[in-house]
Amino acid sequence: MILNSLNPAQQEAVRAPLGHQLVLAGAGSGKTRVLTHRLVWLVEVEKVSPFNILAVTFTNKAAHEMRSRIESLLQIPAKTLWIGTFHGLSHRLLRAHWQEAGLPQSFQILDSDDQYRMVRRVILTLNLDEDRFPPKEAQWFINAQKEEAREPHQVEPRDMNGQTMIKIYQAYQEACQRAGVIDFADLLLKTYKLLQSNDTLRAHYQDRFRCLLVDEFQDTNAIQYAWLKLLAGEENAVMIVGDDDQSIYGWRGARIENIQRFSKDFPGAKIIRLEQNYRSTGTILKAANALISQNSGRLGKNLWTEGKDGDLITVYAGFNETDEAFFIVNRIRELRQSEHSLREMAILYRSNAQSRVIEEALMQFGIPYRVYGGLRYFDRAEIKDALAYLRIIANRSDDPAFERIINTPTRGIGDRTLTVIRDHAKATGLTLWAALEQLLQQKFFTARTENALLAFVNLITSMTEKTLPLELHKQVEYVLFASGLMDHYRKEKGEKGLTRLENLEELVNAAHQFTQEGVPDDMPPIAAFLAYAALESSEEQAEAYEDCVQLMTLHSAKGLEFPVVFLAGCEEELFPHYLSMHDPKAIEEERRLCYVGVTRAMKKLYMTYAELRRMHGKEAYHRPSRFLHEIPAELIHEIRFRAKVSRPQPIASTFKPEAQGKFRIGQEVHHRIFGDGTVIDLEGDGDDMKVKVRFAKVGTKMLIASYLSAK
DNA sequence: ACCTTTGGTTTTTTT
DNA sequence: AACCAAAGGT
Repeated sequence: MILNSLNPAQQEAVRAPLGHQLVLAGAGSGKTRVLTHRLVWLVEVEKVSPFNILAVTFTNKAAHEMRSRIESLLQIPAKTLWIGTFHGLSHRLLRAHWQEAGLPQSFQILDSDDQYRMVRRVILTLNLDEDRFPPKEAQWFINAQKEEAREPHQVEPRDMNGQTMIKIYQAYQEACQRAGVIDFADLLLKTYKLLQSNDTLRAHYQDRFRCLLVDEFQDTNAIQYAWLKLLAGEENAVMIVGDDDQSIYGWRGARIENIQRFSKDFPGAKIIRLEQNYRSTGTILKAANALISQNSGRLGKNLWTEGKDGDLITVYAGFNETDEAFFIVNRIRELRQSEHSLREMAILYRSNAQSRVIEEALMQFGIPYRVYGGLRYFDRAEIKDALAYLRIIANRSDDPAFERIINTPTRGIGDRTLTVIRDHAKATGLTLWAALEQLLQQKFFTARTENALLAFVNLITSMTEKTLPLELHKQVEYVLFASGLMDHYRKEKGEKGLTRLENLEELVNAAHQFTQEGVPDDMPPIAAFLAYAALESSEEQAEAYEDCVQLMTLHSAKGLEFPVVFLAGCEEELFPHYLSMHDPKAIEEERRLCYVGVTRAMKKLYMTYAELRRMHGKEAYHRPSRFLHEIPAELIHEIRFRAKVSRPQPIASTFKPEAQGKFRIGQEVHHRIFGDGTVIDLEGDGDDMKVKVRFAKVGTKMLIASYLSAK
C-alpha cells in the first residue's frame, strides 16, 4: 500500500490503531484521501473484512465518490462494503427488517413535499385552522422532534399551541402508519428505535460493524449521533472526519457540538489535525484563517501551505448589482483570454436570487454558464404524478399518492367528492382507497360520480394487472400512457408542456438505466425504483465536456474547488443575511459560510459588493460586508471605478414605527361585526391606513382603521 | 374546469 | 420584483 503519497499527519490518521479517532480536516487538506486510504488500510493491513466496515456520508454524491475511489485502490470488489448516507443505510436496514420495525413490506418514502401535503391534510382533518397552525410550522415541529428522537408521547408540551402541535404530530404519525409511508426523519428514527429496542438485532449489527467511518461529521444532528453511538456500542472503532469551521447546516439541525461531544462519549479518542492545505495560495489561506479566527469556541486549526503567496485578493466595490455583474463578466473574459478555461471559474453567492443579474450579464457577452441547484428531476410535478401512479400500483394504502392522482389528469372527480371520501376515511379509520371502495359498494354516489370513480378504480386495477409481467421501464411507459398523463401534458401549451413531456419520456430512460445497473434483488422493482427516486434523486451531472462558468450558492459549493472564485454580494444584510443579523450564533455560521467560500479558491479570489442593490423590489444601500473588514488589508487589492457615492447612513433593518395614529401593534380593538381582536400589523397612514387584526372568533382580517375602535 | 385576482413571502439544502 | 398558493369568479 502506498503511503508515501501522504504527508505525516495524513499518514498518522491512516495508520492509527483500531480505536476511536477524530480527524479535524481543514479545507483542502486531503480529507477524502485520508478516508479512503484509511479504509484500504483497514482491509489490507489490519485485515479487517470489508464485510465488517461501515462508512457513512451525508450526500449520495460523496458516497459514490468514496465507493469509486476505493474500488480503484482496493483489489477486492467494494460491493461488500456498506458505504452510504445515513438515510440510505437506514433504509437498507428497514427493508431488511420491515417486520421487526412494524412496517408493511411495501412501505414507501415521503419526500418533503409529500410530507407537507400530508401534514396539511392532517391539520384540516383535525378541524384546525391552518392560519393558526400553518402546515409549514407543524412540519418543522415534527421534523425537529424526530431529530431529537422524540415520539409524540415523549414531547413535553410548553403551552396550548404545543399541545396542539403534539396532537398534529400524533395524528400525522397515525396517518403515515395507515398509509404505509415514512418520511426522511423516520428512516433514521425508526432505525434507531429498532436497534434500541431489539437486543438481538442490535447485537447482530454491533457485532458486524467493527469499524465505523463518518465523513462531514460537523453536519450530524442529534438522531444521527445517537444512531451512530448505538451501532458503535462498546467495542467498535469509530473514526470521524470533519471540520467545525465548515459547519454551515446548523439551520437544518446539524449540531456542531457533536464534534466536541465525540471526545467525551468515545473514550480514548485521539485528535488528529490535518492543516496542510494543497489547494489555495498563501494569501487566500491567510485571509481564511484571519476570518475564521473571529469565531468563538473553535477547536482550533490553522491552515498552511508550502506553496507561494500568489495574487492579492481583489475586492471590487460596484455601484449597483449590474455594475458588479459586469465587473465579474469582464474579468472572466480577460481570464479566459489568458490562462483559464471557463469551467475553472465559479461565481458563488449567498442566495439564489442573486444569480439572475449575473446570468443576464453573462448572456449579454455570450459566455456559457451553468447554474447548479434548483428543482431536481424527481421533484418535478409531472414526475411526481407519474411516480404516484406507480406508488398506488405498489401500495393501495398510499394516501398521499391517492390524493395526488385521483383527479390528475382531470376525470370529473371534484373537491366535493373527494371531501366525502376523506370524511368517510376519517370516520372509519380506513385508507382513502379502502374508503372509496366501501362507498362504491354502498352505492353512495350519483350515477355520474360513480362512473368517474369506477373508471378510476378500474384504471388502477387494470394497470396493476397489465404492468405485472412487464419489465420496469415498460411498466413506467405503460403507466404514462394508460394514465393519460402523456395526453394531459401534451395539451399543455407552450414550452412548458414540451419540457414536461420530455421529462416524462426521460423517466422511461431513467427506469431502464436503473434496471441495467442492477436492482437490489430483495425488493420488487417498482418499490426499488421508487425508493431510489426518493432517496437518490441525484442532480444530473454537468456534461464534463462543456466548458462553462459555474454558478452556485455558497452552500452547494462546499466540497468543491476552483482555480478562480468570484464571491458576489459581500454586503451587510445580504451576506451576512439579514435574517441572521440579530443572532451571534447565526453570524458565526455566516462567517463559516464565508470561510467555505474563500477556501474554494485555488489561485484567484475576487470578492465583490454593490453599494446600491435592488432587493425585494426596493433599492437599498448597504455597507460592505463585515467579513471584508475581517480580512487583513494587506491581503487585499481594492478596485473602485466610481467615486464613492454619497449616501445616507444605512438604517438597520426594516423599521416599523411603534405607533401610527391611534393604533399600534399588539393593541386590543373592537369591531362592530367581527368582535374583539388584536392588532398584528399596520399599513399606510392617515385616512388610507389599514389595520390587520387577528379576531378571537373570525380569524385575521385587514380593515380600514376608521371601522375599528380601541378597547 | 379554467381563469384571474389577491395576498403573503421572500436564506441556505439533503435525505 | 417575482413568485406561489389559495380563493373567487365565470
